[in-house]
Amino acid sequence: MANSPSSALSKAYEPKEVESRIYSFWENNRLFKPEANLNAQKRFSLVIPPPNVTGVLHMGHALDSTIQDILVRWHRMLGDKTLWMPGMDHAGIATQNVVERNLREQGKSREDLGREAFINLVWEWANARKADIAGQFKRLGISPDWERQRFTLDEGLSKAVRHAFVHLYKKGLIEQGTYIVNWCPRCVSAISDIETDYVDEESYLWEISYPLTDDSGALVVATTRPETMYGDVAVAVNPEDTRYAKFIGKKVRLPLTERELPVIADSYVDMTFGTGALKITPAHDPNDFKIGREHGLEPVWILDERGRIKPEAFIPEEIRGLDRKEARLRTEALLEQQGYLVRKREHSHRVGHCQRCQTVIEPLLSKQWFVKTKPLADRCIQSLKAGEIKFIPERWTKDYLRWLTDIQDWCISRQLWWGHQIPAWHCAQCRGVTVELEDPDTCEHCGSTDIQQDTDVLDTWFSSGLWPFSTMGWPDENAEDYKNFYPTDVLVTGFDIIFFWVARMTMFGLELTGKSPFHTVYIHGLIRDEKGQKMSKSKGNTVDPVELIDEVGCDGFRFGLTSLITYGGQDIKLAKDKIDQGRLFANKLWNASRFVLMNIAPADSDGVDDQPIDTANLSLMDRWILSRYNTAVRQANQLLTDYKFGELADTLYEFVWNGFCDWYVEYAKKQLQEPERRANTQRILLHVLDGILRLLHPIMPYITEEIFQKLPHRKEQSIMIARYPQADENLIDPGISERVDYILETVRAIRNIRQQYTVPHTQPINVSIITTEPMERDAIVTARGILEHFVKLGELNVLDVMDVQSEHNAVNVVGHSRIMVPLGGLIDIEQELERVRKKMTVLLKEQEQLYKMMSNFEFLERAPQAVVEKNKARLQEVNKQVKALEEQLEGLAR
RNA sequence: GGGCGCUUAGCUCAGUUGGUAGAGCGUCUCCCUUACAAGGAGAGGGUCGGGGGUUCGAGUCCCUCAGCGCCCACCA
Repeated sequence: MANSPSSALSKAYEPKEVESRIYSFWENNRLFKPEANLNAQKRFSLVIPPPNVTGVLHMGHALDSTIQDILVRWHRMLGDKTLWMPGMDHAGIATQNVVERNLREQGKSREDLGREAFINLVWEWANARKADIAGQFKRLGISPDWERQRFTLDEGLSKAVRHAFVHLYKKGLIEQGTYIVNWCPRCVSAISDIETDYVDEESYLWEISYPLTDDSGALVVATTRPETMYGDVAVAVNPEDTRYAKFIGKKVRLPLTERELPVIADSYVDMTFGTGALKITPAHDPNDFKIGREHGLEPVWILDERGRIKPEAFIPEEIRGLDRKEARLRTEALLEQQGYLVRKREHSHRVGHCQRCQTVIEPLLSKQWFVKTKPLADRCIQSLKAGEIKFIPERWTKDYLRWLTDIQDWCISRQLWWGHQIPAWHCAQCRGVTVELEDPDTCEHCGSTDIQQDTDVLDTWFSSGLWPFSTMGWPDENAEDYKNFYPTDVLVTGFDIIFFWVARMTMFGLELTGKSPFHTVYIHGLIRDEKGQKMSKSKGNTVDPVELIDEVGCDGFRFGLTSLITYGGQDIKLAKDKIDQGRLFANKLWNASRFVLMNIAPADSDGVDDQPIDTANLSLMDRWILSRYNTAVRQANQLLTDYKFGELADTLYEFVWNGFCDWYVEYAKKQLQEPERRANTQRILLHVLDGILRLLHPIMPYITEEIFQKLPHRKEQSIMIARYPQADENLIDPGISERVDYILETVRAIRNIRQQYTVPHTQPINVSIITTEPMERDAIVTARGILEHFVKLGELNVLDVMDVQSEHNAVNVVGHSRIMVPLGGLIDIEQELERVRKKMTVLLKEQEQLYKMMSNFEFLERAPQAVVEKNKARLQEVNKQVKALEEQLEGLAR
């Protein structure tokens, strides 16, 4: 074969080679920048949910990013000035944990290094990770403006954090206070309520006897954590509880110690639970803390920050210094030995675990910084009710609202080193706190220079909460990006971080910028494995999207993934089938494009010209494909507007494969041979292919770019900045569709008979079509060429009525027509009887239903006219079909 | 204890103003026809979890039962 012209496509699509080449092309030409769209009127912006630097790319990111990329590429093609802001999150606890673990393997601790050296080490590690993660993201083919990439701990964002903290502090919305927090003894830090995962665990309920000091008996308390008893400061009973009324005001002795505790009354105590007597441990239990405070009881700390029993003198010597788990066992043993343990019974309850390291958390009374969330949340609720923010799917609104309504104060201090150090200075002289935008030298209360910055850092989510505007240059309200792109349009994320992140962003956004940071929150489902299990590293069922991409190509992967998305935001079971379907679709697109390019090749002396399609000279099939194409265009735009990505994939798949490839491309083979049709057919092929590439580009960026660049007459440098097709309504012609669809149905009916009777497809087949329907008669006459192209026809007769009754016909019905194929001796009477009877059964059932409907007065009365008409027409059709089959059966039976 | 989601063809799932069920894969039959065998053509396959209700009409709305899954909640 001669050398291929330069525009020809290679025999097979090579994803790997194309992907790396095209991505470089995009980056080198800076096409991800919003400035790539000059003269844009409208704008569109969104921020990527910043992945943790600790993470590796997983399927969730792939889904999340693909959805965003579809929106971004679509808007860019609509001509909007489009910004997708990328970046990553420093992930305080998670990152520190990883680096500390690495240190531990070398036998070192962070304390060995000291704060500064340790932080430097974490930076080093984080920077390496950032590069890795960006590299993985690029493999997804996504198009954020990498030149703008941000990090939650970079200079600009740190400035934003500082501003936010100072603002909230001065407004009284941040406070330092002593409260019970969830304490992780392994991370040695407080964590927030939502960072605590509760797990049902089988444990015990211990009943312990506390003797009254006046020897009048004993109170038996029930507890799930006997080791905390040393921190008891009282025993509480319900004031209504007649069993214990007489003990109120008396004292009990805390077993194993010499301490005496008051018996108090509090209605919080549930008389029906346990023994109805509750030990009060304010320093180590949230409810006890509240009760203790109300009764003016001083808390007693007995657990240290690593979850060990403190070496307090009143605690039995053998217990001191023990880990809480060990302490529980030894305490139980001691209680039993000394006769205080009344009963130990099985009891299952919920135990809090640290989300980052799964360690059992201890409620611990300590001094922490809090955001008073109530006023912030109220503002979010108002904003929601004012319609300033909308969730898709809508049902998540309820969760968001409920959480905001029942919101608890947010503990934002963490006893870590990696993160934004809290910008508060404590005075050693007057104990006052100084919080300013600039680092202070002196205490603002007493002027002392003996001040020290708080050693805690902020919860990671504090900085993530500022993300949509901190990345845009806030607090500088004149920053270009802030002016141009804030507020953003849409936020795309999973439901698991609605509370962690979405709500924090709206709280901060409304408070600090006065605006909701986005108007739409698109919540997608979780990606699960083939069995429907949540993917997790511990289960070992994670799928690496990059590996899948290596296997099937990025476009196939993205298309498959997109087709799995549902509007209801259902969790997605990762089906390899669907991913493969995407791969096959890419292949189909590639080959269809090859066909088109081969047949319009410039090397061909009469290759496609650059004239517009001659709409005055269109064949039926031309008009049909243009109608279908424009219908698909209309649907695609609508589906994108409605965030219906799965349907978008299905719609385009159907059009490209079953519309364009199966019928038009096949028919074009004929038209290309016809001198008077050739040029226009080439133009139409090119036009529709070009449109298909554009329509698919948001989902399949690489292959569409690769083919696009081979198209003749293209004006744009890249498909990325080519216009997304808009429907030409004039070319949508239902009448043409109806006629051609009828012909294609007829093609199928004839093929069906050919297959049934195994007539070789090389053998011409004679067909008689009996119909009185004008549209059908007309279609057969005018579209005879179509029929002939798709089935090897012999004689074709179009008749008003049956002229002969022949038992040697095979029959099928289409619309009002009966399609008869005389088969002479070939026909197997029994087989044909069987086949026709089967069709009859189905038809009769439908006929009965339709008759029922038509004889139902109320249906005719109340159903919409269009529905009545539609069914009426269908009944007529069915009647004709039934009649045709009846006659056929008679003929066969003769 | 509240709240939410799911139950549709052998498998995985679509199906939002209620109009009489679809796709992919798999299965069966035929075909290497010059874009594609990673393909083409044809076929079979479902009383839409059970029950009840509203309606001319329900996979779609309401109630109820069953199974599965998730989220939230301070009962020691």
